[in-house]
Amino acid sequence: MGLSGRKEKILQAVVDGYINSCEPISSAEIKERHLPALSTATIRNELAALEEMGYLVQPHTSAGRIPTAEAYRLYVERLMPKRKLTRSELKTVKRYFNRKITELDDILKSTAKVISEITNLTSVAYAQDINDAVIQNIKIVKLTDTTALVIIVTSLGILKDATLSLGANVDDEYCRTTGEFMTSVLANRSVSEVIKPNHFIKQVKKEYAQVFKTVLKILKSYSHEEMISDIVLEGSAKILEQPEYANLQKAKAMLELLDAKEELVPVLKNNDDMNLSIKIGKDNEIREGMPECAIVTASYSVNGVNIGQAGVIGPIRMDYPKVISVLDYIGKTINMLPEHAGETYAGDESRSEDELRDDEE
Amino acid sequence: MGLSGRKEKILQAVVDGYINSCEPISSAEIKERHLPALSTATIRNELAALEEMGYLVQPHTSAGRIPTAEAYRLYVERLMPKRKLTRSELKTVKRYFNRKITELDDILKSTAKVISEITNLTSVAYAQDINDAVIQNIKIVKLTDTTALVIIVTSLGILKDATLSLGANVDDEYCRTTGEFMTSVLANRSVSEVIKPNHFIKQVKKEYAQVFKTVLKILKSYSHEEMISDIVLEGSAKILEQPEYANLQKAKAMLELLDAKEELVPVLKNNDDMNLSIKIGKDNEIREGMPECAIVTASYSVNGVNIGQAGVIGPIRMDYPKVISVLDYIGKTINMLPEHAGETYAGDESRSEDELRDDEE
DNA sequence: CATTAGCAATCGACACCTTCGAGTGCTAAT
DNA sequence: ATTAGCACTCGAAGGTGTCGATTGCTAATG
Repeated sequence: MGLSGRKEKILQAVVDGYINSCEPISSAEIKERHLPALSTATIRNELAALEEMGYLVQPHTSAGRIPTAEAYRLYVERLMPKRKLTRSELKTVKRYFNRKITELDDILKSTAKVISEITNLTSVAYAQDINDAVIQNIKIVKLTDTTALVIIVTSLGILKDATLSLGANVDDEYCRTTGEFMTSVLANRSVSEVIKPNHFIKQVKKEYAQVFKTVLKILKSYSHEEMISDIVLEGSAKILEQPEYANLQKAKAMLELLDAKEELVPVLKNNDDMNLSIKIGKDNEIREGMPECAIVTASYSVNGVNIGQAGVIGPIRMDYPKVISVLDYIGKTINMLPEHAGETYAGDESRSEDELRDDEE
Repeated sequence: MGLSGRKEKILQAVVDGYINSCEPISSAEIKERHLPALSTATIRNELAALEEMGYLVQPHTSAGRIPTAEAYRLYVERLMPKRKLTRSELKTVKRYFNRKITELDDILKSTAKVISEITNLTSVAYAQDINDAVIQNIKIVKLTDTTALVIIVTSLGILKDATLSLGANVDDEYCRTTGEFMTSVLANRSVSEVIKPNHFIKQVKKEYAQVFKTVLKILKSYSHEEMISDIVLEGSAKILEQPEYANLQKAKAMLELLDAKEELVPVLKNNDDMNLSIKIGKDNEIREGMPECAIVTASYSVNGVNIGQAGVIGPIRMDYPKVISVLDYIGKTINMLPEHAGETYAGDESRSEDELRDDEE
């Protein structure tokens, strides 16, 4: 059932006002700032109707109205005004991304930092799950007498090296051929495909079986483990600036959640194909006794490859127009980054391309 | 000037009591629990004397005494009772370190987690500065047509790979010989020695000069940059459990400090050679307006190599005996870890040693 | 001369009360 | 349908009074 134009206007006024002040909005306030033509009594009647419909509540009889989670949902969907970033906000974003960005990790950190700085909220960023990555190349490098390094190049960048022990009778040559063999079998397949049990095991000569198993184990550990290190939080302290967490109990509950970042993964995750995800209130009941919150995240990609999600976590009463415009602009900025991060060591400024070329002077 | 035995006893009673209750200690309390032979009036006289000497203060006239920072310093130095870990605390430590520990990072995380869990304080761990590491081996591996990976093995473990771009006319062989050459020049030297400007530049054939410069740049970036990722904080939310930060203002100041972990580095750092460092009150005035706090850290090493520091950050009123015994025991535990972390991928349980050996069935 | 009992003085915590004003819902008039 | 008017509700803020914990001081004591 739709709302009359006037009801919409009034509801928007309440949400807007409450986002700004975090205080119940009275009929007089709405009259002054939005609808001077109407009397407060009329507005009160409409407010009562909106309350009846479940969009507003009163903290107590003699107070103004505050929006329900339902009202916020409607707000972000239809009522919300559009907003552009101010010049100084744009400048802030540029400042962060003009720095040398060398690895995927750096993008995560910069993104989280800039989001937190502009929105004044706690921000969270996390790297795309490795499952969707496509294996491109596998190398095994002998490092010391007893250890070797496994390097797995994927479409999402280099898989963090994992080292393994080795027996005495292994030489560089063996490592090289083993790597080549592994590449020939696994290249151009996704991680999720490769780690299916017993999928490839028949094709593998006995000679390579052991190391093959180890590499699969490594891949599995990367795809299954909660990859804590790939979740970046910034500005946890900012949660305390929000009046809704002024209560120590609630503040603590939120901070404990942020401490246990892994628990955020499921919430961030089920957003894979959506560009923008807004979860309000009970959508994110991550743990018991948790105070209400809202989580807004966006998907980011470079060169068409999805690299992860980033967004904010804060009170339901957050400045959605601002948050959304920030996330949107950052998405565009990341997309324009000069090179795929995670593959290039940028040296300082210039001619890193030449650095390994034979010097022909 | 020394304290009489009785004054010492009373001061210890105040500090002990205040650590437990976070409430001013009255003369009656001391009489009951520690000195039933004396009257409260006598104890009051002694308390007044201790206050005169700067060890105690009264929040208001009709309240008990609380210790000053000076009193805590004396306490940890001379008065503090020794304490051993309880069985369940020992169990907790073992539980954490029995898990698979694969990399230096994992040690940091486990250490921080277990410290925080047992002490109920915010804990911090950070990896030893790379400057003291000794270079052992350098490998360059071509990954894709245009990128290569630089791997630097040091005494502190593998330096996180850094990638570089390369020109078209570079092949595997060139990478291999370059790596061998770099190793021959740089092996057995410390990072801090190697990155001194122009130290090696004469020895390097023109042929290798470019890549040489790049590798040095990588090393420099690891030694100079604030290595944020190598500071691990656990249990930030626990700071709120401490009554001294019940005030939102103070809580926020502390959390902001924890958010900006880099700023902790200097405080953690100037502790290099001491095994245990206890900094109370104004010792850690890291930033302005910061509420008072205490930082207790210990140095940790594996196989005689110093790998970093770990400890707790909390209110001046913290349970020093407990914290110190925890840090001490963890130091012993880490030292007994089966293998140098950061060099071994532990696979699952057993015969990882065999995994790269030729299968001779 | 150190120690102690006794007592008045101090001061925060807490509970209770009053006042004030913001804001509503309802009713009757337009 | 809208509005003016009014009684009503309720939290916030501030004031008051009581209670109890604890001290410092003084004078007595061994």
